[in-house]
Amino acid sequence: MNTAKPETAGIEPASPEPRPSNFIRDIILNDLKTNKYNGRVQTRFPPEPNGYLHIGHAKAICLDFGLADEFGGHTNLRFDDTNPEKEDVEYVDAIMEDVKWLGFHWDGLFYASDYFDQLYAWAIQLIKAGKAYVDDLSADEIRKHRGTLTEPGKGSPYRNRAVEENLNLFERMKAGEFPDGSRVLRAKIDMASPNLNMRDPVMYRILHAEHHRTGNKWCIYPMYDYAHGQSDSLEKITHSMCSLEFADHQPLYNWFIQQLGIFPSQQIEFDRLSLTYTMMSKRKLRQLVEEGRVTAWNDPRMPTLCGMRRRGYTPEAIRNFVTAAGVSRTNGIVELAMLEHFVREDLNKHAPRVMAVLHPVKVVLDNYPENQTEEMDAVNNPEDPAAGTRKVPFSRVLYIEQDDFREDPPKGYFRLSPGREVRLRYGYFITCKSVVKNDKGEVVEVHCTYDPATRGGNAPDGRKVKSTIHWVSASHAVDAEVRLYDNLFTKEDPSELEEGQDFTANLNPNSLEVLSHCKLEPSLATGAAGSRFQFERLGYFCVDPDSQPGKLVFNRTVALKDTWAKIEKKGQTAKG
RNA sequence: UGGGCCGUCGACUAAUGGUAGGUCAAGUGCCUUUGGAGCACUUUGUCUAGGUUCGAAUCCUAGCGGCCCAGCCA
Repeated sequence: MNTAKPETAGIEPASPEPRPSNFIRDIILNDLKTNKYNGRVQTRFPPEPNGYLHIGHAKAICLDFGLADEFGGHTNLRFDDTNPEKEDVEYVDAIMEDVKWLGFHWDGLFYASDYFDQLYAWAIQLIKAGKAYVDDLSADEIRKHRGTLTEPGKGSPYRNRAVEENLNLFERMKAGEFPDGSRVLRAKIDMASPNLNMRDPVMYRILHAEHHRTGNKWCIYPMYDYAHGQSDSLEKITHSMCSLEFADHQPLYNWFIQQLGIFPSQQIEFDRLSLTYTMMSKRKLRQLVEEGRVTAWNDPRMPTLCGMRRRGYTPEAIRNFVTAAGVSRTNGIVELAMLEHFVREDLNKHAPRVMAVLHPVKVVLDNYPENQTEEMDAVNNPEDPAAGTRKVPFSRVLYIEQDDFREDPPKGYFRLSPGREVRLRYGYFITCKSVVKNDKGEVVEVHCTYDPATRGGNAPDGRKVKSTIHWVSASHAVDAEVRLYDNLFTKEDPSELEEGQDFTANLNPNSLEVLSHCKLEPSLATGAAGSRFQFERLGYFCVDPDSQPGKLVFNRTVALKDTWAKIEKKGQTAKG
């Protein structure tokens, strides 16, 4: 990235830790060995600023920046801004923020629009060489002349215009003499090519649109194919990674570079990242936002980087996931469970533990003195001794999780039930003596006795207890709203549709569940937006930006693995 | 249907003509003041058919299956 590493620049990987081999690294290794680019590795990440970055882009980012970094190379951030009708500064700012958040730093910051003058000069050069011409055909006529997958195309009647006429017309296109769509500049290649991209592709179209960077300087804009390879070449990109659907464009990418005789960047295609229960199309994500199916681009259910950030995912987790998922040329779908694994793995190491009750039910310790409060010592993170301990207030009336009490416990259920003794984490052993129910027969209070000899959670007589449950002192608890998220889609592949349906039919109606009046230990009363915690036995949660002092809002990032839920589910399916 | 790309455990991915391995998931056990975490173990795979070779996931041929391309989008 920014700093060259002389001691590692060269063939040896910059990092000693083993990374999974992949075919792109092999190509780079080989290019280094043959000295194809004098030992240079220069990559670029080229987003179009027409939307927000998602986890699929994270894969490209990790590849572009990660591979260059590994070999002491450099990476540019280049905005592919050749279509002013769809692009906006709002997106360039968001993209830069997301790249930085993911943990990467670009060397050069460029825009394809920086090269508009050079691209124009090169177009003139191609016209003069008889390799490009102005076509007066309409878009519709061009499509008809292009032929089909099985039939060759036909040449435009304007294909053999004189160089002088082409020059004149192209200059007047630039000068704004013609309306949108009236003419284009085309490369003269081969109308019979089996690769449709080579059937005289359009290089420039007329677009009287204001560009977010060049303003009204231009009314003709280069197409992707005419801009991308030359942009790479100008930046001396050695390895230009892009997704598989551009493989058919590679002959054209190379054609422009060869005709112009400029630095030969090489394009390498890899497979996009797909995730189960997730939709990665920018167009469809935009639709979800615009139709209000989610609250915004950064809705925590979105696969966008800003959504995942708000959800509490860490950059480290995303990077580890992307690396583990690997890169190849096959079209596969990675299981969401794998992403969640890496999120848990990172949060387990770093998130402070805390106690919170999401579905509270009252526990009254009948033999505990009224108005007494004790401060119990609690470990902040068993994975990290340096995280220290904290004090948690304990008193006669507590909240525990509804799930942690069963009046009629099923087989294998170890938690509280009438007559049973359990441990309150960092508290005391308690034994359930009776319950109080409301008119509807629901348990509203569980009455227990505590054993004063078990303070802190250990019995001096050595007796064991099958279960430890979490709790919050009722009089000390702070209230919070907690937002639980589930998959945005109900199908592994959301594009799998019945007749006449559109993808929104696969939206999960229960992807968001909002809980109010959850009870949190008081240490949570203050916490900056983005702060991440493990709510013991429940999952990882973070403070949402909507949170305010006195009006706390938490997001569930991901639940903890729940062995009991699995056992219980298996029992149910076994029954019927 | 022309062209391009691709087929390895349930998922993802290694093995670069020489022991089919790793991660996730699933399962079993151990451990545990989180039914968390951790640890140990286990199950499951080279699309098919031919060929080359002492030896093929790998090379060749033919099938079969999947993805991409007919924007003045990227």
